[in-house]
Amino acid sequence: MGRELEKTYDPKGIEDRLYEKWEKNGYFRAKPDKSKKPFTIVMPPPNITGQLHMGHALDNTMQDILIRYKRMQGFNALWQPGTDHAAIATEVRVIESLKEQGIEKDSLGREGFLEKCWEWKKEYGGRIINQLKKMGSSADWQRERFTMDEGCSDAVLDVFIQLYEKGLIYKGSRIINWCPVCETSISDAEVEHEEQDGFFWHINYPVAGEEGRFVEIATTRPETMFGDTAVAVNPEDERYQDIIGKTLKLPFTDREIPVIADAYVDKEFGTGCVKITPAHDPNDFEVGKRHQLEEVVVINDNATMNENAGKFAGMDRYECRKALVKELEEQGLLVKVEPHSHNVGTHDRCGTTVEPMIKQQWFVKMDELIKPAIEGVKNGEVKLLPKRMEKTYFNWTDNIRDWCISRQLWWGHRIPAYYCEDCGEMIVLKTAPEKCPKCGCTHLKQDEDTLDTWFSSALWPFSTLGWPQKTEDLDYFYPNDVLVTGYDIIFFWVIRMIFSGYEHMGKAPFHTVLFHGLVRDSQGRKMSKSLGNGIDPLEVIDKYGADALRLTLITGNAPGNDMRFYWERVEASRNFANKVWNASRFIMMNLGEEKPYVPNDKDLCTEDKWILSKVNRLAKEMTENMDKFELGIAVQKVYDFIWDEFCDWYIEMTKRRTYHKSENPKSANAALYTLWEVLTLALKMLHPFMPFLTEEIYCTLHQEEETIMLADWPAYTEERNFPEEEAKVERCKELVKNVRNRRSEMDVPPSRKAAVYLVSKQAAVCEIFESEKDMYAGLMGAGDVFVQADKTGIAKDAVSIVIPDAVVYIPLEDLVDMAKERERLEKEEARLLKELARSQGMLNNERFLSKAPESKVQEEKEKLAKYEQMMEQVKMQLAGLK
RNA sequence: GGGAUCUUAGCUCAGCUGGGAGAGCAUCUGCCUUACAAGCAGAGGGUCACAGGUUCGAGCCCUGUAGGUCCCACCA
Repeated sequence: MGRELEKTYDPKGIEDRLYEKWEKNGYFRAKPDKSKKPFTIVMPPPNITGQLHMGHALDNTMQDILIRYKRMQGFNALWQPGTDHAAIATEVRVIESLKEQGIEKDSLGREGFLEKCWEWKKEYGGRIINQLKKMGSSADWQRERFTMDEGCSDAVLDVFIQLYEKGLIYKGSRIINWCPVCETSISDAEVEHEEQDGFFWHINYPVAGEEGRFVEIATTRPETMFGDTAVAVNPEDERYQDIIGKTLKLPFTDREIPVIADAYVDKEFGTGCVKITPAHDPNDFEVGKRHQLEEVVVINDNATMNENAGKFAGMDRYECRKALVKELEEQGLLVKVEPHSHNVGTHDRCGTTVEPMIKQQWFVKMDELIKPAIEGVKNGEVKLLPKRMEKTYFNWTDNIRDWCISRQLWWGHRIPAYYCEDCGEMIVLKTAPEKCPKCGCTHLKQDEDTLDTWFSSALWPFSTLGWPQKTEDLDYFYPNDVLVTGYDIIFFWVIRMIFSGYEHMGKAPFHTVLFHGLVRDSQGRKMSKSLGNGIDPLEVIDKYGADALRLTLITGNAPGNDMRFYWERVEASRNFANKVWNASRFIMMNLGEEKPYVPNDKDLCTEDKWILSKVNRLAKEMTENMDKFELGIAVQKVYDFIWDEFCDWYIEMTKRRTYHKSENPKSANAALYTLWEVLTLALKMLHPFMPFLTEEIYCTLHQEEETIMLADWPAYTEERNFPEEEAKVERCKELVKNVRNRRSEMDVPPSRKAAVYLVSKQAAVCEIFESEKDMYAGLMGAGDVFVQADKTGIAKDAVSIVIPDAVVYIPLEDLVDMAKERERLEKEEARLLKELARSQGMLNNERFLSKAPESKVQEEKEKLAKYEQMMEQVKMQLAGLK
């Protein structure tokens, strides 16, 4: 098989074929090996209900880039994948699908329902994994885990027991956030606050025993009044001193409630009188505790009113509100209604307004657990990138509250607590006890609740490696190195992993957290199902290939910043893929079936050394930026190198040599060798970003190689640093650009190969231009090139261009407009004048001379000399025109 | 209410520790030059939001102002 490539790069077919090869050959596998250093990333487990979206695409691309990079550097790179059971999302999904079949969840019973969940998981849980593979993700799929698999579940139980025994998990009756649609408690982190327009209802509560006297309270949730057990005023409020201690008649009930004084009340806000509903408001709950108030629950789990609401019982909370307000109005107790916008807590999964409720729930005591997690970030054991994320982190940790971990769901890890139905004893044990240790009976019942999904994901960095077993994997791959995730789950997940790592492993789970932002639509809006503005990564892959998508997501993006998605950008990425493809195709066409041999140093041309020097420095800069996690900068560098330096300059420079191989076989070989070598290095550096494209080309170019994935990452070497050759080529590039520019401005047709005369008094400069003719002459579109020390033989009205250390003349008599020439020279003169003024200004400034670093001063002096010399030339040219 | 962040070319964004403003796309002008028209060559376009300050020197550091975005927060 020869080295042939199609005319355009078509990722279809290639990607699937290569991915299959990689997986089959086990390139993604990572096993403990003491002779190699590990590098570990644990994949944020996507929900089994999930479908690949741009967020996953970005997240996984970044991880894959880091993993591939480290793997090439010789690390034993483990990318640990898996999926999350996503309690609420899955339960809701399964309930829905059951409903479609006319089945109610409850009719199945707990066991039956769980069976359905597992079936669902079996059918759909792997979907997103297959989609991640389409991205080119090189995770070790054979290690795929699931938060509810045996090992992870074991870890969850172990942690629960450990924390319970240390007194860090407790069961308590507290006010929690209740979602009436999902009918479960949720943690504070799962509540989203949104500003909503509502009303402020002012209601009169009659003072008991004082006919005609009222206390006016203001509330946004009148329906909770059935749960009022007091009205509070500020103890300093003069207006209400005389009623503190009196009782009020609670409308619609026969209850009387006291007026209490509590500093929590703001005198300035509302009427200064607050109804206190301890069972349905977190603040009131606290007030209630301080004043030993009764807690009257008035709302059911499904947000209907309970029997305490009297005749409103059975109504939905909002229906009740409406009806209640109407009746208050009829009874003359409604003083006024004011529009009022306020913050309402909603459930982040379903958007339902949460209802604060008092419930028996399980909590994790946070104040002690969080300490090492705070310390670890403070002292740099865990770095958050970008650093500003630390503020967000500390904002949460400093105000940490106990974590409500119990959920009234069936799908999840069931809480390992058992209750004796005879004596009421609670036993917390990993496996169900046979009999009650207190009374000896066997009537034991397990707690009905399951754990918050994040309880298991918090353990992900070590549960996936086998903990609580002492495994070789755990010993070798823990702690992980980097965590890559969106800043939106810093509270849910990142913090909880960090304190769990410290608590259970004694070490932070990773040393670096690399945050990325959101992928937004072209108008900057969040991509969402409801807006219908989401772009399916699979569609992008289908149209442009995974590499184009990956490049698009990484280019021009700094850590932690949001980005916008444009199809045009994908197109640009696809174009780059095609560029690389065609450059490679060209090189292979020139190589034929042969492999170039390593040339002698003397056979290498200036431009060969120049590009070798450039690619050598690229390796250094790429490595530096990869190590700083500046993936956007890194990829920009390899992109620019390949397109600008390599394709637009170097390949063009070599054409003369490779087309006429027989003229100078050694030089031709040197060019081919350099092309081959530089392309190889560039492909390696591009590989983490565009794995498919680079693999396909690499394996065609190097038929003896199996894969680029395990090739060595290029390293900087002093042997390939050629500053002199670089300077020479840069000088020639300047020359070429000037000539091209001039010809273009004068509309010289490309077909016209005018001669070019280079005049310089400096022998060294002449020497360069003379010896490098072959390199640059073709690029200028010029005919013969003459290098000389004076103007001998140059037509008087030739066009001139002043460049540093030389003047270029092009005889284009028929096209020359003398007036325009003068204008051009005057413009150049003006430009130089400005440059001279700037440069002289700086060098005349003594403070600059004394305070600026020596190198800067020297640099400026050189510039000045250059401009002075050029100015002189321009003046001479002008004089010649007159 | 607290905090973060952004404001750079027509659009979307880079610009690392302060030392002469960049890319992609779009626009304009030439080119089917034997790898690539998904391309090549060239061009135009920016008081780096505003006002102060520090500095020999500020897009970059400090303070303030205006506008946008986001996060957190128990004012009923």
